[in-house]
Amino acid sequence: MKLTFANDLANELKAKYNLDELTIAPEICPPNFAGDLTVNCFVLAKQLKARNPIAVAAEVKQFLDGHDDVVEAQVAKAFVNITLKPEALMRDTIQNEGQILAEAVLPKQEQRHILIEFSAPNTNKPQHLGHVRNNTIGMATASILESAGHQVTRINLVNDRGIHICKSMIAYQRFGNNTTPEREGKKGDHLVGDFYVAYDKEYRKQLAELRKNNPDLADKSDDDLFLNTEIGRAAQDMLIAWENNDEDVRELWKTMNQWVFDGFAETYRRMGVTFKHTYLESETYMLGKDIIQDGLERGVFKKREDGATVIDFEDPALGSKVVLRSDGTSVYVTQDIGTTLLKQKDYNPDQQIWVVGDEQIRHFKVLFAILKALGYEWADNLTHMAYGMVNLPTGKMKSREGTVVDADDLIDEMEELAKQATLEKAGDTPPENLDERAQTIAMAALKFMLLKVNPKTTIMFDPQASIKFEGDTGPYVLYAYARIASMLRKAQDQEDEAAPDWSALKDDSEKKLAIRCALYPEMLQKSARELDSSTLASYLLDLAKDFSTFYRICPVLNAEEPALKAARLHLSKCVKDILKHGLNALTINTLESM
RNA sequence: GUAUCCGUAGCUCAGUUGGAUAGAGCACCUGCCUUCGGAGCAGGGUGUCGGGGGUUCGAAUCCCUCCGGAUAUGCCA
Repeated sequence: MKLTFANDLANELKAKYNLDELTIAPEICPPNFAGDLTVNCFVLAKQLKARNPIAVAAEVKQFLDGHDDVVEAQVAKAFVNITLKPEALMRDTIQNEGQILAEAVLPKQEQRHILIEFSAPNTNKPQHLGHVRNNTIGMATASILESAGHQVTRINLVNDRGIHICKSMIAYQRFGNNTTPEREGKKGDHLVGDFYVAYDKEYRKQLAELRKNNPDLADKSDDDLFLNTEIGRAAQDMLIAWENNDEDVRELWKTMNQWVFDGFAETYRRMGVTFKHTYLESETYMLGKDIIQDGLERGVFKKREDGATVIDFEDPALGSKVVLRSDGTSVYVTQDIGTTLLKQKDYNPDQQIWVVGDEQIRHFKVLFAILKALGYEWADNLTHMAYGMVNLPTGKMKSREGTVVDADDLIDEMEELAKQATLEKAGDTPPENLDERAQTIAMAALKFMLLKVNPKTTIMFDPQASIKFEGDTGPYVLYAYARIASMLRKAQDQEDEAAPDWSALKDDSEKKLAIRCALYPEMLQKSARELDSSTLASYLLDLAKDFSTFYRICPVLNAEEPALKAARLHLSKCVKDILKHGLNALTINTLESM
């Protein structure tokens, strides 16, 4: 917010206290105090290295009392509450059309190229609510960064190989009767997921039998006994056959993976998820080994007595990490070293971001530390955006146990609810494009629910409570937008043009709304800087609420004077533009009417 | 065991580089559709900010400690 009085005050104090730098960032005045804006002199006194904040407040008041823009400056403790002339407040906030959105973009020299990787699904099962959170956060973060002025490259890395895929394949061979998604009338990812569950069921059965026949194995974990079961060995054998390019195995793998990819494409389409490029793990999993070899020669890694290649960190918190098994094969982190280098080579970004669950915090610390030890100067610009899990009232989601909220089902359900709600509100005449509207509203509700919470927070999703269209929701913000759109449409038909009278916007609700609008650039920037969509989402809710309050108190189309009407229309238009910009930054589409 | 994160209203969550009387939404209650869209607005009650100690003019926020929870601590991914 560029407020003239704050700038003048800063210059005055800089001269008086002989300072080069001084930032005065007035806040919205709390409701219980009279004023538009507040200067906090506790904070100011620290910058001035002044002992007494109360005395600074008196100084501030004295200066502001003589300022042209100020109607009144009241001191309360070390706070100075300021009432501005409406015309001054509007001049500094909303008067210049387009200025706020222009200021939301970072200056050129601070713009960077950021590569963001997210989604990263496995191809053995359909996506669930956890993936929905990942996809939503990934897309929104990318979009927020772009809206703030950065160049962003969206990347997916699909785990299309490995033991889990073999499990689905084994189950398909045994129980599938050569069926297909077409024959079952089912999305391919769901069909493959069914076989993953079928595999687990058979595995449990064999485990139980094994334990019954061998009481001495009782203290072994399920994982320990994997290769002791027939079906476990079968999956393992299939993985080896896959690695040896066995023709039949590869053929089945291709077929089933394609089913899953087709299913994912549909889910992504509905969510509006897109990528510049999708890496396939089957094509990258062998990367990284040569770098380990190179690092071994340079002494970054060493051979341990047991034959494993390891890195010993100086930081005891990181300890020691195996990077190649004693048989010379790669581990997870080795592949990630390879793909990180690949992405760096392919796109040469200033920063790489991974949207990956917080359970992998340590993994990424180790990965980044290894890359740093290898001497890559860009290793300092790698960010693990760790987001929290989604839990259900019944506990954690587990695909194998079928205790998941399926992504497609959830979206279906949301759209149905949105449709019902739309019909209910519409009254006698059902709106055109009902399905399209319902889709937009449904996705707004779903995405906003996920984005208004700080990504780091572990969240609880209650399917019974489902998703609301009232209160602090996406549809609430959409509704405020649609009301403004409706109002502006009507205004176009009325031809009583007048120059806006800014001095007439005297009501607290008008001033507060204008200030809120002017806060947008810093809110968007904060959201981008902190990789936190909730900052922006909360702001948009506040803006929509402030508009609703203003809308009740201040007639716009029916304003007493044409000049007042013009000013209020301008203010409303400003709110509309910001809502659209902000919602789009959250990857939420707007509706001109709903 | 150790490390990291978390514990705020009945519920879901904001607020945490220390600042005014700790905020929203849901739920519950009361009003408001013959004036711009009631998916809305206005009002009502709710708190040992997990407990205890410390630093400070000032602590939900920083430090210590205890309690409770999650995650990690693989030659799994």
